[in-house]
Amino acid sequence: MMLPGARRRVRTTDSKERLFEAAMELLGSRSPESVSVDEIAAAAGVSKGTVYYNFGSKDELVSQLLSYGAQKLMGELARVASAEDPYLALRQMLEFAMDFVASYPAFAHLWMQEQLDADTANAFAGTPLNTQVTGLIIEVLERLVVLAPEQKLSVATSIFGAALFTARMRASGRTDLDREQTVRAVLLTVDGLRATRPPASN
Amino acid sequence: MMLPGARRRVRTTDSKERLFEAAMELLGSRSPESVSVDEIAAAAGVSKGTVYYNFGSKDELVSQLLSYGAQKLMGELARVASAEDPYLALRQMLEFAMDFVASYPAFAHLWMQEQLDADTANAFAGTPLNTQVTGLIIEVLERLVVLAPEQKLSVATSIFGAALFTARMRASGRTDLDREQTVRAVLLTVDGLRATRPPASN
Amino acid sequence: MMLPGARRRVRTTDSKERLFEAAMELLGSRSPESVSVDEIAAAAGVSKGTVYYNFGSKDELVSQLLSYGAQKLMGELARVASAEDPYLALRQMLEFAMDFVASYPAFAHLWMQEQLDADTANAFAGTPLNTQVTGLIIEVLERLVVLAPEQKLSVATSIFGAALFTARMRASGRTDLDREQTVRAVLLTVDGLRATRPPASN
Amino acid sequence: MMLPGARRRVRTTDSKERLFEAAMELLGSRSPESVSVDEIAAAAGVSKGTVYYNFGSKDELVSQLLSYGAQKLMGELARVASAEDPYLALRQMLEFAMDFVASYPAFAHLWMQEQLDADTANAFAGTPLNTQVTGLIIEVLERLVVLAPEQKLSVATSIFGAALFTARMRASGRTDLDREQTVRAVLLTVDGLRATRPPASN
DNA sequence: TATGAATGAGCCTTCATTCAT
DNA sequence: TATGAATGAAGGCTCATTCAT
Repeated sequence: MMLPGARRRVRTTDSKERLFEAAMELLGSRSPESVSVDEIAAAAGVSKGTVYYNFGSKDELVSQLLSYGAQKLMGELARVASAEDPYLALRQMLEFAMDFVASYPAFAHLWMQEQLDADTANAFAGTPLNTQVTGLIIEVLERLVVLAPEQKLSVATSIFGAALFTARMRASGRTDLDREQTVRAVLLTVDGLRATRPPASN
Repeated sequence: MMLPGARRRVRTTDSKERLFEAAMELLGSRSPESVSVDEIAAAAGVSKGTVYYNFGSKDELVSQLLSYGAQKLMGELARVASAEDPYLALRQMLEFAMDFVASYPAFAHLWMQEQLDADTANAFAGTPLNTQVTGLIIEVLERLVVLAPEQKLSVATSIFGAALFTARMRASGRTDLDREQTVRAVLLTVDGLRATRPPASN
Repeated sequence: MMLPGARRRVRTTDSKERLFEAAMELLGSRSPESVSVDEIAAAAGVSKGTVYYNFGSKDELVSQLLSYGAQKLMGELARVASAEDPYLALRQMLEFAMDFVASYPAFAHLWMQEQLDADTANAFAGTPLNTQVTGLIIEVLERLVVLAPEQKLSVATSIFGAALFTARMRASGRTDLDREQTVRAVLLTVDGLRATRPPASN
Repeated sequence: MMLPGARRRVRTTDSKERLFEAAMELLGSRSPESVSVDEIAAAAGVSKGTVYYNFGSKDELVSQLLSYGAQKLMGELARVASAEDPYLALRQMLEFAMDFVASYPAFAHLWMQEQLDADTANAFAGTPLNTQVTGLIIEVLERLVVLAPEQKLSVATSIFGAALFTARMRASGRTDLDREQTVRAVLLTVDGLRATRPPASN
């Protein structure tokens, strides 16, 4: 973010960034509603007013966090999805998802909530992450097997749900699910597909 | 729920029931935190004090709702799981889950949250629903294929996640996923299992 | 408000009433914005929450105070205005206004502000007090002299302004204006009218 | 305010002037409390810090605005008051007052508030405008009629009140009061004086 | 069994002010 | 001379909970 050698405006601990990180940390295990602005500010080592100076509102902070994560996830997911072999692509997408959720539990947390609260959904402008991801999954699946149009969405959603849920489960630390084992489990859906559908003509 | 003229014996704890239903309705689309006791009481047509008289606290009300639903779900799930044919059993379990979530969105809502908030989890004493369900799934799966011990949990969790997520998705009304299509999609995991594992010796 | 002999629900110090009075007292010398809800509650000897329990919002409390005073003022003003002799009626209206403002400085305070803030104006639903009072003044004036239609409003507004301002001035205690002297001063406008307009044909 | 090309010497304290104007604009329709420093700075196109650099505090800015306006008003009022004919002098004072308030609603706004808030009053050091104006009015009135000492202040205050109130009323745009009509209405007080008092011996 | 007035802790937000640059 | 990031006090409001009746 800074050219090497550029002298940082001394003492600019970059409150915005610290708030972002503090929020990420806190939202990893608790819902936005249950985390107060005071808490976030304290965790970031800045005053409460600074949150408002930098983000305008609590919702905006959360929203920016969400978008930031969504972009990061989708970027890498899309990159990985382009792998030659569609099955490999899916596996790598899942692996990345598992790692991503493990590194940033806050995002999975936020996304699951996005699914829950009707209103929160709108907070995230543009296409919901949900739709973006399932769209991507569908693309890859189509390179693997022939799918009836009406099946596409349900299959993709099922995969997405399984991945999000297991990843979150792992990240919560309450269950010890092995990474590879989990990826393989989710991939079973794809195995089922290959076993019951004709391969993509391509 | 009661035939006209069926005059309830003592007209007792009618309030409790009404509160239960009101809460169920409200929690179908909103998080517990965002639903106030006032609101629940108002929706039930009783005073706020009555909530405390009957349940002691808001958390307790929600908790009881949760247990009630969990019991109802597990009861039927276990019944269906005992079907002779394990594949059929799974299919029926999924069908029932879909319908259950559609009928009582509040439960799915609450369960997903149970997964999310670290604290909320403890609210529900005893074995978390999560564990109960995956246990049941594992039992059935074992009647179908041979599973390595370390795979059991991840596969069952994957199925549970896919089911919960797609069911909730359907219930939210934001996507139109066909019931059968969805069940079949989740069953793909099982298909994958059958295609890649030896059948249960039994 | 209570039948004689009716036993008051002991200890019902009637928070609402006390809040009303406390607010009235505080608003006598300070603007609504500068008086905090905490302060009002403390002055009334109740908790802050009680303000919201009883009024819903600070604005609503002020608004109700306003309406209450407006009604009280208009009621008496209208009664006095009906005196046979229009000049006497005006004198008595002014005397009453002086006394009213002296007793309840908060109202004059609030009304002057009503004139000031564009938005606050709407807070008071229905015809603004301003209009009601000038309307009443016009009625009486017409029984005294013949007035060109286009003069009516300006004359009445002028009288209203003079009365409100002098009354408020007196009530503020910063100037010592004698009651009778002040009434007479405002009445000069009417004297001027009588000296320059034909008497009402009636 | 400056001819194009008139290039200001040092381009100095241009900020101060712009802040002054921005504040004047904003305070024309809203109370000082409801106008934030941010808003004023933004309207002036300078940073918030500049307000503090130039004025030290928000109150000081408002206070200076007040004094500036008071001086401007009093200067012209005093000039006009010296007209040979006292009645004409009063008429012209009123006409000027109407125009002044129409041009700079902020001042009338501020002055009315000065009357209201006990604390704000002190903000304006020196003789309150109120006193200055009534003093001037009294001087002129004394050249017109013989006035008992105890009447002077109430009559002058009444005229001031009527003028300030009607002027403000007009400026608010909520009522359409004709300028001449309004001046005449306020002058009625003087007419009443002439009709009931002996002319000044002078 | 039920009520509803009252409470107080806690929340989000605004804003005048400071200060290093 | 000017900036703007940061602050912290204060404000309005919500809400789970208590309690006298």
